Formats: sequence, structure tokens, C-alpha cells
Amino acid sequence: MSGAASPLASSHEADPRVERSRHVIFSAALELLGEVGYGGLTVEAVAARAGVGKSTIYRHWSGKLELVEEAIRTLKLGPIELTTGSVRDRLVEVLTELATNMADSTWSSCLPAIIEAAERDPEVLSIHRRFAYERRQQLVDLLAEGVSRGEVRRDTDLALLAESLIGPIVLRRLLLHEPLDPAHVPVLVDQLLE
Amino acid sequence: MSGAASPLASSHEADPRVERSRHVIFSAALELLGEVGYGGLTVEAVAARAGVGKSTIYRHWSGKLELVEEAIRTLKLGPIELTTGSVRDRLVEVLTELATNMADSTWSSCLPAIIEAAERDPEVLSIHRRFAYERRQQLVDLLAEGVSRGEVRRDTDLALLAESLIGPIVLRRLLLHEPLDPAHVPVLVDQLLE
DNA sequence: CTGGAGCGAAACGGCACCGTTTCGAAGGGA
DNA sequence: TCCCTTCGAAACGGTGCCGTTTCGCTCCAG
Repeated sequence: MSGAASPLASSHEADPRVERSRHVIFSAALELLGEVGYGGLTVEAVAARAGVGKSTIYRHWSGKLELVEEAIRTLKLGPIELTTGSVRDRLVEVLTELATNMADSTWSSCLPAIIEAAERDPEVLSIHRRFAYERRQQLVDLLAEGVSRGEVRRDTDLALLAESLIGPIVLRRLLLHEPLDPAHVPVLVDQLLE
Repeated sequence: MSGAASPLASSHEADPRVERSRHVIFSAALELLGEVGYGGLTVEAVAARAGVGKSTIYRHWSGKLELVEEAIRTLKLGPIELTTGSVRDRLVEVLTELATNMADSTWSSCLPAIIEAAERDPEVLSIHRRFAYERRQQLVDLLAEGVSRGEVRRDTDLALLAESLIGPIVLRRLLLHEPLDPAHVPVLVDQLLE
């Protein structure tokens, strides 16, 4: 025991084979999550899709739930860098990127399954909720700057306004089932910033 | 064959036993849909919850999918009657009712499962989409009246505005996982109608 | 070079649910 | 009243996934 020399300093795995396995398994799991949903996902199918033995999966995770929990953690959308321009322009930028991802991305295709899973499992719920709050906070920060710049009314509930901006994008994807055209984002922003 | 006298005029079933069976089965199915999701739903569990033999279910539906399709059709939220008052006040009324239902109702508890199921099955998708469009249209009509009354700016994309109003309510339920307090609906409305 | 760790494949018993069938009881319509 | 439908319960074989184990191979580290 004790791991002999042990690669303590190394943040993660030492053996490249493990890293490779984790990667193909996560990819397969997310693909299938989008295709068949959480309830329809099986460890056997993930193994087959990944071209991996079931034993390899059970060697690293206790089962489907733990695997999915870790897999969706890898789903973070790339953070957008933006510093210049008016608050209005940066809002358009952020929301256009969101609308684009919502129209087509691994994240978007997994979203219904994640919402479902979050409803049943506290850990998935926690991951997903944190992700959503961070996204909203990004907008709230931007809107706060808008207030100090005079681009946004002073007496505004910023969280609610942020939700009104994100809302249509999410709603179209999940309820109306046709994504918001990213090109319409400026209309949305200008309409709410009056 | 031929059904003898046949209750042609009667819109549905003649035998009250059938009607009763359908009702308890739908209730059980929707309860379970909210509890375990579409993927986790089994015909056996529905039968057990309903206190019914499996044979009774298979006598009426071909399987889980067909049963769920019919069950969610019974989920229509009661239409709200409203005719008097300003457009702003009626908006508050409609959205408060939506927020209340979103916070606690059979429909709300089934929503994640329905979204999931709509992603996999075209028939569920069609039912859900129609429902969502009707809901939005109700708001668009109201907003159109608001335009003619001068309560809403003339150059507004009404569909988008309607989505900005509904968006926060849906978003809080599905992504942030804490329903919008119905008492905050007036803030939302006044903020977007400026 | 050599030992050990991680690997893919295959097979295991077990179990939950499938969809069907059979049965006797109960209840409604004529 | 009596017939006929629907009912709940139980049992059926079939299937797909579970999670484990074994095996021989491959590849990395020392």
C-alpha cells in the first residue's frame, strides 16, 4: 500500500492509458446521454460506444450515476472573454454565444437529460444549479456595470432582467423546441434595455 | 361484432368501469412520471400504483409510450378567464397563475420528464409544443391589445417579449431549481413594460 | 529488460420488467 | 333476471442490463 514513489505533485493520473480511457468514456457517455437520455443510458452501451470493456468502467466508477456526474462536469462551456465596448454590445456578444451553443452543442443536446437527472439526484442537481447560477451571475455583473454607466435603469432587479434575457433562449430550446436564431439576439437585448 | 346497439352518440365510453380504470391509471402514471421520470417509468409500477392488473393497462394501450402520450394530454392547465382591467393587471394575473402552478402542480412535477420524453418521441414533442405555443399565444394576444391601448410600445417583437415574461418563471424551475415567488411577478411585468 | 498495472473480451448468476395468457369474481346493460 | 364485458391476480417464457470475475495481452515505469 501507500503507493510507492507516488506521483503526488501531479494533479491527476500518471498513466496515460487511464487518461485516455476516461476521455473516450466521457465522450461516449455524453453522446449517449443526448441520444437516449439518463433513464435510457446503460453502462453496457457506454462501454460498447467507447470501444471499452465494461470492467474498465466499473474499475473507475461505481455505476451509471457516478459516471454521469463526472461526465457532465466536463461540459463547461468555454468562458467568453470580453472587455471592450458598451455593455449593450457585450450583452449581445454573450447572449449570441449562448444562443449559438443552445442551437447546437453537446451541452445543448444533453440539457434535457441533465434537467431530468437533476430532478432525481442531488449531486447532479448541485452541479447543474451551480453552472446555471454562474451563467446568470455573469450577466448580472455586466448589467451592474450597465447601471453605473447609465445604460441600464437604476431601479432594476438585475437578476430578474438577466433571466428575462436568458429566458427566451432557454424557453425556445426546451418548450417550443426550435432554438432562437442567434441573429435575433440584438432585438432581444435592445427591447429589454429599451 | 358490430357492437350491437352501440352508444354511437356518446362521445366516449359507455361502461363506467372503463372510465374509472382510465382515470386511476392516468393519475398513477402522472404521479410516477413526476417521481421517476419517463425512463424510470414501468407499466408494472403504474399498475401497482393504480391498484390495477397489468392486463387492464395492456387492454387499453400498446405500452408505456402510448399510455404516457394520453396521460399528458389530460394535463392541460385550467384556462384563466379574465376580461376586465388594464393589460398590465391581466398580465400580472396570468403570469402569477403560471408561477403558482410552476411552484407546485402535477404539471410542474412532470415537466422535466415531459421535456425528456419530447426529445425522444415525436408524438410527445407535438403535444408539448402545441401546449407551449398556446400558452405563449395567450400572452401575445394580450400584449397586442396592450399595443393598441398604448400600454406597450408599438415597435415591439411581441413573441419575444412574451418569452421574456415567461422565461424567468421557466428558467427558475428548470435551471436554477427554485421557483419564482409568484409575489415577484408584478416586478417582472413592470420592469419589462417599463 | 522486467514487473506490474491497466486493458478488452467474454462469460457468469441474478434480477427486473417485458407482453401474454388464464382464471374466477364482480358489475353493468338489456 | 341473465348474459357479457371488464376486472384483478397470478404465472409464463423471454430479454436486457446488472455488477463481478477471469483471462491473456499490451503498454508504461523503473
